[in-house]
Amino acid sequence: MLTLKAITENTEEILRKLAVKHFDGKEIIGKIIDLNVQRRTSQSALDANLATINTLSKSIGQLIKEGKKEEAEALRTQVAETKENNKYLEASMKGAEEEMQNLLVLIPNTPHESVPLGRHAEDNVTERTGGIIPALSEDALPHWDLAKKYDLIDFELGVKITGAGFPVYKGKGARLQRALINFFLDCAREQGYLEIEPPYMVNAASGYGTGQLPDKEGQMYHDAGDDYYLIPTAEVPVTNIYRDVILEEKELPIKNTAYSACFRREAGSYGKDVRGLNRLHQFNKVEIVRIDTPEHSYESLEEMVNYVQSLVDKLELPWRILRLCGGDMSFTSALTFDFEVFSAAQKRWLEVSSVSNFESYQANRLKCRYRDVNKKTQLCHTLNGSALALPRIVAALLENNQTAEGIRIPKALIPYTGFDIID
RNA sequence: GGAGAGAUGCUCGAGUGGCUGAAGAGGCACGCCUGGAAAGCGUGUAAACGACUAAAUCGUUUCGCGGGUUCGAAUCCCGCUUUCUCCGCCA
Repeated sequence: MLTLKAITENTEEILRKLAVKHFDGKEIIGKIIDLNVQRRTSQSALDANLATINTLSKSIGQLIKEGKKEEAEALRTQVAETKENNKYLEASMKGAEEEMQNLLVLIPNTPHESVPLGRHAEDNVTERTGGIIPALSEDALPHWDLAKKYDLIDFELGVKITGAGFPVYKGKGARLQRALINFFLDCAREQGYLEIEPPYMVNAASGYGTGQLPDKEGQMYHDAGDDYYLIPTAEVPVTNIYRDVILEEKELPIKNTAYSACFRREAGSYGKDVRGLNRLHQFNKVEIVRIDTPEHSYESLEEMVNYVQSLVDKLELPWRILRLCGGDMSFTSALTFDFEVFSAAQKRWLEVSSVSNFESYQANRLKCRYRDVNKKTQLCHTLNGSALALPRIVAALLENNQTAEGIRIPKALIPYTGFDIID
């Protein structure tokens, strides 16, 4: 969430920036500012009362020691009176605080200056493109047919075991998953990312930390028995490593990578767009996470984008990078680049990665701070990106590389798969 | 799952109702000493919120978390979380 300081000190600027995300914050920010005043006045009064009580209490102890019982008794009543008033002040302070907090989480992050104006996906700006879109024959098959033909992925079997959106990978299909995961992790490690294997379930505090809760509750699977959530991405457990942590500036930037299975309910999405591997309830993904100083975070973002580009290049897939417009960006992001690869049989672009700088928005909720050279604690900037999500990569690989002899495996991947063709 | 014992600052560790935001030790930082280092000496070493902004200063809160008792709680009581030991179960 945004910091109170920013909201109260740069109100106009914040409002202007929020408008780029088509968010009208005037009313809500007005309320927050009012509540903040209420909170502060209540606290000042309460603090003064508590200070009085503390002093009186010390005197009482002293008087009792000296045997002055009546005087002590008098002070005791005085304390009791002061405390009556405290109940009200405390309620006012806590009430304002809580209400303010509830409003604060409703405000999205402010977009970076470079975010293009626009409402929809069509308004996103293509940064650059690469790779070659293959010319497939007329009878080229979409990946769900290829998966069946070579017995790589069984969607119906997943339905039997669990439900729609939980595919079963088999044979070379399963090995391809394992190969891609290892390939992505190795590449990340070579770039200096520390490999993490996180829990796949998180508690509510972690969900709040990265912003899945309270608003996106319905998108996560929830175990009511223990009140745990299945992670929608490794970003959640990995970023929460740094919740309530004060780092030293020399530790930054922190670079972590993690593979995890990801679970998403995505209720109510059916039809052609979600066919096959296009959208799943469970899928594999390797994530990269960075924690950085505000001064360096955009440099980090660029580095991450270049890194993800190197991955799709190695996989020999046609790609494009989009700079998301204000209307298409996520709630928490300040600047996002989406990677799409072209799936040549479906003849459509598929999103395979989203690389974002959240600036201090997540860090403020997480209380992830660092001590700068002047020993002042400041909020870190957090960034993350998929590197990469597997299903749509697999869709594009299968479709784009289909030949009469079988499906060709890109060179960089062969050491990981142990085979160079699926036939 | 059952029984017992713990949880104190960066770390270890003292502390059973007021003089304890917290002894002592270690670590770390800075300074002195040194040709340089070690040793030694000295100083410092939490966060959040508030008091007009920053610095300084002051106030409040925080000894796992949440409640309670009391004029006053690290210290007493209750609930929860978590760690260790033993038993049970188990990949």
